[in-house]
Amino acid sequence: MHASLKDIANALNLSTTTVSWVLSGKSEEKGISPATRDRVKECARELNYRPNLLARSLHDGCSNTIGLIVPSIGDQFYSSMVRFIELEAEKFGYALMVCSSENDRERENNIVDILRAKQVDGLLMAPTKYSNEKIVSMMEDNFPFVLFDRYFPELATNYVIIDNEIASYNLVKHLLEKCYNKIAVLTTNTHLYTMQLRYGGYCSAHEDMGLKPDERLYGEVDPKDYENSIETVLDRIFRDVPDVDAFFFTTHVLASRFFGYCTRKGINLDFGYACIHEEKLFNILAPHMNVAQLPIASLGREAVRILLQDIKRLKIKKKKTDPPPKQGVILSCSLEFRD
Amino acid sequence: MHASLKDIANALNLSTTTVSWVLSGKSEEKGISPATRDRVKECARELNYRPNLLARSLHDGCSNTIGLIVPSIGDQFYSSMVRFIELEAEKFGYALMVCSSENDRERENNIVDILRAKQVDGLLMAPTKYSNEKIVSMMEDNFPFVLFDRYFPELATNYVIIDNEIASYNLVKHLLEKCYNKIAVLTTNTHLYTMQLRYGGYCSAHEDMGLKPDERLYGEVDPKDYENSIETVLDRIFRDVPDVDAFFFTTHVLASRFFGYCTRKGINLDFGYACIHEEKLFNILAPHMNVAQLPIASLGREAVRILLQDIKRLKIKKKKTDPPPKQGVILSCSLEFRD
DNA sequence: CTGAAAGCGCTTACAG
DNA sequence: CTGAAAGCGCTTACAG
Repeated sequence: MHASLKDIANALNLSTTTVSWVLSGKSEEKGISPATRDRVKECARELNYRPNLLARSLHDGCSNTIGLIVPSIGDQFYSSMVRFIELEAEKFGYALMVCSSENDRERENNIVDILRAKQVDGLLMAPTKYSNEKIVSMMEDNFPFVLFDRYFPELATNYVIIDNEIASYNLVKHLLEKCYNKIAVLTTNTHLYTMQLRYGGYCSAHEDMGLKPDERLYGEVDPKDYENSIETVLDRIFRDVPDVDAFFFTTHVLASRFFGYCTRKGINLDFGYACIHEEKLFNILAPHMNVAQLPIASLGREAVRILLQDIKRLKIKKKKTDPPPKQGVILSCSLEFRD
Repeated sequence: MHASLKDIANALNLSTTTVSWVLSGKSEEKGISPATRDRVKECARELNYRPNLLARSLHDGCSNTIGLIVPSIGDQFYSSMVRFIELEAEKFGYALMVCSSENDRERENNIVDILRAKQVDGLLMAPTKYSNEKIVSMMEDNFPFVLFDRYFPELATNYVIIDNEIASYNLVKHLLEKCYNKIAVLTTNTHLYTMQLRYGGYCSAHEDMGLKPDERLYGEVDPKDYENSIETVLDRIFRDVPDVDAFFFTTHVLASRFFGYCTRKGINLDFGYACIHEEKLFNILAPHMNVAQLPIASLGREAVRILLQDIKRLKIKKKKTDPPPKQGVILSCSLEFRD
């Protein structure tokens, strides 16, 4: 429906070659006469010419688009990641195709296929579940991708994560030093390695203080049924350990739900707190909560950097089949102690 | 790098025509022999064939991709919209290219151009600013698009919005009936028509009760400098009208910032409240806040529905130049009175 | 039952 | 200084 190079060429009795050269700014280089150049530019403007990037991508074999898959775009953390990744990718001329797997493995697999079929040059993803055949298949195909926030220690992929264990360790240690000694830990999605690391930090902080974590203070929330599950878990903890004095939340969502629970039950919020990541109003509801701030901007920047490196590397040595070296980046959280 | 139709055709000594037909499930229809069909399928599997959707799009003249532009992907409301729009679009086989204009008009213009150049079949957008040349240009080109959340009353475009004035009117009227009579109104981005409507509702609720809103209770926050601006505005209101007894927030962000302000200043949260949209922890911080719940899922669904209608219509009658009729949909908020 | 050919809109090596 | 031609990977009308 729109004007194409050919339309301009026809209108001006030129070849598409010439038109293409002018319009992609190669007039000088290709020695196009200024007269021709101006006629082409003028005509393009008149016909309201817009290049068809699909055609260009098909020719070039690269789309200047990268795919981004998050587990849940509704989650504040991931939507912020999207934001920073978009801003960073843009700097290098890349657009994004963003998809939310909604924590559904089937969806995630599908999305990977669709994005690859749509010829994204690479993929950034925070994977949903346990080791995923699509990830293995991308590795086999030497397709550029970077995992972020979550990764699989047994797979040699690029990844960018936070220092899960260290951040957790330091938060919990801080609580212990503040003389809280019945610290409950709330966790979820425990199939994720990063979650195991967070719980690991909780445990090792105790061990280093010569303590053994009380099993009754461990609460695992079912991600499929947050609302009910956290109720059950907290009911149990408050029943079994009525003098619980602090909470370590392995994610901001758990903390948020906790506040809801306490309000419903009329429980005073007067505990010690520590949390990985925080949401907007936490500082008002629980001003003394200790928080590990996730370096969202850096996570995004690093993920994009590594991905683009991989893409470029692939372009250069298409022939070579040796897989490019993988990069694993671990960024540290900044801890805010507020109590 | 990947196997193409031609590779399969060569390997099997067939034409790409045949291969294409088999692989797009037209074996029956085109009367391909089962033997050939199976050989093709087998070979495709072996070569790990994946169709190149760019090539198909180029041929078909449609990409099955729609562009989505929001003012700020970091905002909870917009990220939820993205989520619902993605889920809805997916039902019809459309993928999304999501971009955040970050409230920057230049960026927005750019994004529109890029998305169109990338041949999205249509565009969904919550526009940033005052009437935008790109929108006019899309209208001229008969390019399918739908505005949501915000729109321009002077332009005949498709749009999906909420009943801004009615919702505001009812919220404020409710407060007045509860005998609050010094209701401050906080607003921002007042160049947006929808914002004017919200303020309009505040005013007409007063008028209907035979009251005239007190100018000193009006606060306009500069979107470029929220933090400082809201401080200035609230300082003034509390100084000029120390007995202010309620607040009407025209957006959830204003309410959120208000809570921050009060906490910093040590001001008790004991006011009457009404707000358009709410954030997660509002129900804990201000359980009596009256809220207009935005019908996010329906907004998304309607926007997609209208856009796909327009896309289809365009496909059918390419020749006809009469612009398709535009649809304006206004969805009502559900009001929750909690005090 | 299957194939040769043209076309979608670009880019670029090659030729003159 | 400019053009003819091939190719990216698909689809489809036409022919046999």
